[in-house]
Amino acid sequence: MSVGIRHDDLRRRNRAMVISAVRRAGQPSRTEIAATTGLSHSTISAISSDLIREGILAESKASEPVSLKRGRPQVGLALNPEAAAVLTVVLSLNFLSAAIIDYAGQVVAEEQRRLDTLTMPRDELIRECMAIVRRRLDDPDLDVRSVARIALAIQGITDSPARAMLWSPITPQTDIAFADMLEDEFGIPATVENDCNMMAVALRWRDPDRYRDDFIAILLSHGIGMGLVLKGELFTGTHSSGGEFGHMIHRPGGALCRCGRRGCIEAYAGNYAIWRNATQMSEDSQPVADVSDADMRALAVRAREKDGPEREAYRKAGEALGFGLGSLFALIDPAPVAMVGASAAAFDLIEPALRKAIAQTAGGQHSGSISFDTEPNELPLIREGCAMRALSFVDQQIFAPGAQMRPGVRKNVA
Amino acid sequence: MSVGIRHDDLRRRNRAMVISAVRRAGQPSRTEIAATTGLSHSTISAISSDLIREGILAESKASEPVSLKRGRPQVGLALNPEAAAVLTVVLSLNFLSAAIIDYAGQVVAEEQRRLDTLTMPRDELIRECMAIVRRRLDDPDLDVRSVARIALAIQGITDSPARAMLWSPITPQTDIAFADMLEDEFGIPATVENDCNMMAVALRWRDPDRYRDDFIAILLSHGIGMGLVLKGELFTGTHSSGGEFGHMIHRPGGALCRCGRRGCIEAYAGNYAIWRNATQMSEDSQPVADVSDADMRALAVRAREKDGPEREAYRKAGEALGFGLGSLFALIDPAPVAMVGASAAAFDLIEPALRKAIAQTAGGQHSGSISFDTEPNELPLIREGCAMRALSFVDQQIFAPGAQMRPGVRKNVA
DNA sequence: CTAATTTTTTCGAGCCTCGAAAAAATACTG
DNA sequence: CAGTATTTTTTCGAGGCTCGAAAAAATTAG
Repeated sequence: MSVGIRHDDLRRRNRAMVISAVRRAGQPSRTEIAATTGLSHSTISAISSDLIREGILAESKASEPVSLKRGRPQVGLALNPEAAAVLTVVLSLNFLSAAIIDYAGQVVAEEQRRLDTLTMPRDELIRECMAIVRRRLDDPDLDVRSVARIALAIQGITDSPARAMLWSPITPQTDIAFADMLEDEFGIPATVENDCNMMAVALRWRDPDRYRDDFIAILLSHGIGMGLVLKGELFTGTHSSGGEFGHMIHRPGGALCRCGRRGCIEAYAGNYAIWRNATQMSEDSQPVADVSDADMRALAVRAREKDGPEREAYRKAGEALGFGLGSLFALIDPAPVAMVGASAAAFDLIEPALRKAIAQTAGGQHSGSISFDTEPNELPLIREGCAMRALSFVDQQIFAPGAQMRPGVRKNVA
Repeated sequence: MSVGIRHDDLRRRNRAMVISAVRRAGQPSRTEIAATTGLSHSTISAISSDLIREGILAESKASEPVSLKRGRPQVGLALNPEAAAVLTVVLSLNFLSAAIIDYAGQVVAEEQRRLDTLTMPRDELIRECMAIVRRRLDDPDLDVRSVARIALAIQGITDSPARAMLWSPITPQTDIAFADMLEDEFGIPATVENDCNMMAVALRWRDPDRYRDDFIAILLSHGIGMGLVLKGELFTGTHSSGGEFGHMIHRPGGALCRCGRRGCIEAYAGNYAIWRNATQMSEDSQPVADVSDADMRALAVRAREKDGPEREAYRKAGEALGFGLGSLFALIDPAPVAMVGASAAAFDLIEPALRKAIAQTAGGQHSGSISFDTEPNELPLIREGCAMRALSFVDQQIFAPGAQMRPGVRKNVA
């Protein structure tokens, strides 16, 4: 059963709508907001004057781009940077970073740190994360009270309510309830997000024309990850962050994967798999723990130079990715794809076999029209995604509070 | 941009909520509706008295199950069967059926017909569909004006707005815009639905406890189809009905599929594939056009009797389905599965290999807890799903009309 | 400086939902 | 069998929200 709409929900939802319109459009005038939301001018006027009085929005007098039209000039509304702040934490292989972002989305402060996540004991890993958050919050320039949300992104599987890391390739530890820990320690609401999901979120903010309602972000790295947006919403599994594209089965009983199973896409397309094939090791051999970006770049150079095991390794990676995408397209129909991560720089080596494989699948009818974009640097993307996710939470849950959905809200399938 | 909520949407949505509560619960009292929707008694009272005055609901005096409690007895609200009617059409291999369903969901009239869909020319196929609809609408007992919606379900791929059949295994014809044709011919709004999606819809109405927010319905028939419900909503592709589980790739370059490609799950688990393997034909040989249910039953009997090619064929089917489900579970997390269709009766032969395969995949961690249900008869399920889908449309769009969503409504991904 | 134009605010009307109280309908009680 | 308790349903006034129309504000064109 869907829950009925109470009268007080109305204002709450329309407030959220106005905030979100401002966040998306930058500096829209009240008139523009009325147009995009479909609400009347009077309503927008009332809501925005509330929001300005509360210090959430501000009239932007700064940049007046002299409206060439005659008539009263539109006055842009902008997010007030001081209305709140959020903190993002990105935890990836041997690397931890944190940043404070103001309400308008600008990075205020940042810190990066190398650490040996693979060997680090559980307590120390947690302690490092807590410590970097504490250092950012202790920044004397920062009004701690304004930090309204923490978003921690991590490679690996998180649970569906975004409370905990369930499993991660960057550490042998499992089931770390980061969200609870952060909330207990700092009293600030927190979520734990999957890195690839955050990449997808960021891509949508960066290029809403290309990445609109349906698209796929694939992380080509030591492992293979995916962030999936369908019908304008981030797709997650029913229990976990889901979208474990890298562990769809490419060849039943095939190459040994880092996850211990056989034949996963990752066991052909992850850096370790490309490395394993390029060095002509057996597909049954244990994946190496890490391949440096420099080694992978050297591999790509050799693969471009001459036909040999290196080129063949990339071909196999492309084939695995292609058949995987083909299966995915069978389920969700073809959609734009972004290839993210260091190995996206070698996408020229991967693409031919990938396209050839897709052409042999149900998605193949449109294989020509499927477009791939590459973005070698995943970390900024992940941080941006975290920031937008945390800010959207503030927009909707803190600055437009009220009747929250109860548990057990069900939709009507028919 | 999501669109703002207008004041008049409020009543519309809450009306829809009340109708849907009655449809789901059968004969709920006003008090029960207030509880499930979270709306106040006064609001429910006002809305339901409107609905009764408009002839959409009726107070059910018939079955008074003498409320053992003291106090004023609850009076149940029920859908008024005469408020409207819908027409369902199910087109499957060599078979066409149509039914009139009253607003309360009861079948009023029904007609079934055999026809040779595989060889029938395009015009004749369309003519047959139109004719069966016309005959049902011409029924003198029926008030034609009350037929508010037509839902046509067909095996194969339909487009995402449910207007046309794009491709179907039951006919060589493609791209038939049934919805437009029906609307032009009869002036009644119509949709074209994928058969497996309707199965999923029906399962949810039949057993909402088991098939609640996330589940999978798989049709084991000549081909392999899937209906998928995720987060309480029917999952469709971005352009088509999507969910082409049968054409996910099981073995790259493997057995020849009916679709002309190689290695699809269907090329191992469809009836024709089981038949091909059981009769020890090459995996490269052309799929047969049809295998009778009797032949398949005989095959299952032989497979149960002794180990041999028949049993091996079922084992291969189970393996393909298992690896496919494993890949699917990697994307969406494990969920309850319903196996529907004639071959579901042979699920005992399929299950062992299927479970063994799932155990080798990412979903395998929970392979023991994944439960399978079987339902050998798909046709009633498809018709029920069509009926519920059409009725829900009437509930929401006709009896709770008003500000419809505009195109271009976007949600906030972050 | 005045008129035209466009944006934004103000104000009253019309709905909608809600809570409280009243009305209705039954079971219990002596 | 009448009166009381109990539960459901309706009624009614209050408070809020959005809307349209009109007014106010701010600018350009002439």
